[in-house]
Amino acid sequence: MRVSRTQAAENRETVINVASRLFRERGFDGIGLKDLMKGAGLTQGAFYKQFESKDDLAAQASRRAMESATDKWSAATAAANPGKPLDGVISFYLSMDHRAEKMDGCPVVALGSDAARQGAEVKASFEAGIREYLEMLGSWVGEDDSEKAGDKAMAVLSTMVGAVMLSRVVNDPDLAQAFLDAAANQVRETVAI
Amino acid sequence: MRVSRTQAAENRETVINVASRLFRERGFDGIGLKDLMKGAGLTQGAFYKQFESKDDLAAQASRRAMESATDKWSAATAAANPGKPLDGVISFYLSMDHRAEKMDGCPVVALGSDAARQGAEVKASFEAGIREYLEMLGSWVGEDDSEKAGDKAMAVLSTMVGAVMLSRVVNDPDLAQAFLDAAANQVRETVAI
DNA sequence: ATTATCTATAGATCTATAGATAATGC
DNA sequence: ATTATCTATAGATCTATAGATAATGC
Repeated sequence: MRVSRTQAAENRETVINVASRLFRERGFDGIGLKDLMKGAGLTQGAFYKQFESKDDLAAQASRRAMESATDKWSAATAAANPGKPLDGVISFYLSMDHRAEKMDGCPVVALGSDAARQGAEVKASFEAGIREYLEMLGSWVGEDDSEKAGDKAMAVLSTMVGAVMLSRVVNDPDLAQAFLDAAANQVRETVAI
Repeated sequence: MRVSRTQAAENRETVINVASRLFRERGFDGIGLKDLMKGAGLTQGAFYKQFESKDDLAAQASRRAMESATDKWSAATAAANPGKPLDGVISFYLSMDHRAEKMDGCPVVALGSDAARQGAEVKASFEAGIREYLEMLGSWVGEDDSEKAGDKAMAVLSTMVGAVMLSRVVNDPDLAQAFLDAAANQVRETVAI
């Protein structure tokens, strides 16, 4: 029954990865430890040798989810039209695909309301990821003054997060699309100014 | 034990009002029917004569919460500097007080991530409230072209929702304040253009 | 006679722990 | 000898239902 240390470490990583996806899909309270561990091919009993508590896993999974999100931004930028790094991000972030894909999408949108009710560890995970977002955006907004760049980055991130959130809580797909389009235009204008 | 029809109707309203606040504070999954009914001075057993299911209450409470939010916007506008109706809304919506007051704050921020996982009835409640927000914003953004006004309204609402959401998921109060300030400036610029 | 609310409970599920097991690591 | 994982379970809580009660409404 016992596995090697490296296998145990791999198992831990798998649990965190699975949780980072399932929490985004169902919320921290929407999935139990039994199903989370099952998703990693283990049983519930193995959980507490790996994590202190469900809250502990929530913090680890939130960090992992944010890392995965910022990695996606980096990749999208690298693949985008050179000189227009933000366009690559806009085209997937403000899309109907992103609206539909909670599990692989931005954790701030998928879990933001839940995270606001969690403890400082979960919020620290989100804060670290958000600072990553801001750093990237700040370098793309085309401002010499770094304070102004930071302000623009925060405004742009707010607009993007809010638009996807709003697109998800309405039934009407046309309204959802309109939020995403309006946000994309707003963001492009802000960066261009 | 039995009460009059009018009393029963009042009880139902009380349950919806209590739920609209407690759901915002703890999430749909974060509070049980027992505590919800207790908040209205009743016991759990009385619940199912008033509502079909917890999901049913979630839809009713979401609608009530959105109505209360749009009422607040109307009141803030009426009290604001004439000619600058949006300023009244900005000053309370994009504030640290709003960040701290989940129970009485905007339902989209407090429950948006949760609502995205709910059924069509809950989303319909949110959609109705969001259309109210948009109608007000559309009349304030100072655009002759009504399509452009609608786009601006959606961008402004996205920015406001996103900023409060982001301010709540970070621990650092300075960063939270910066999100709110950056959003306020962005919104004022968008309206002025 | 009807019914809004109460107490009580069924049945499921949740987090966390206990003890057994079998393979690792020394 | 240690320990990662397993099965089993404690104890709490959750939604929903059943049956009793007492006041309303006809």
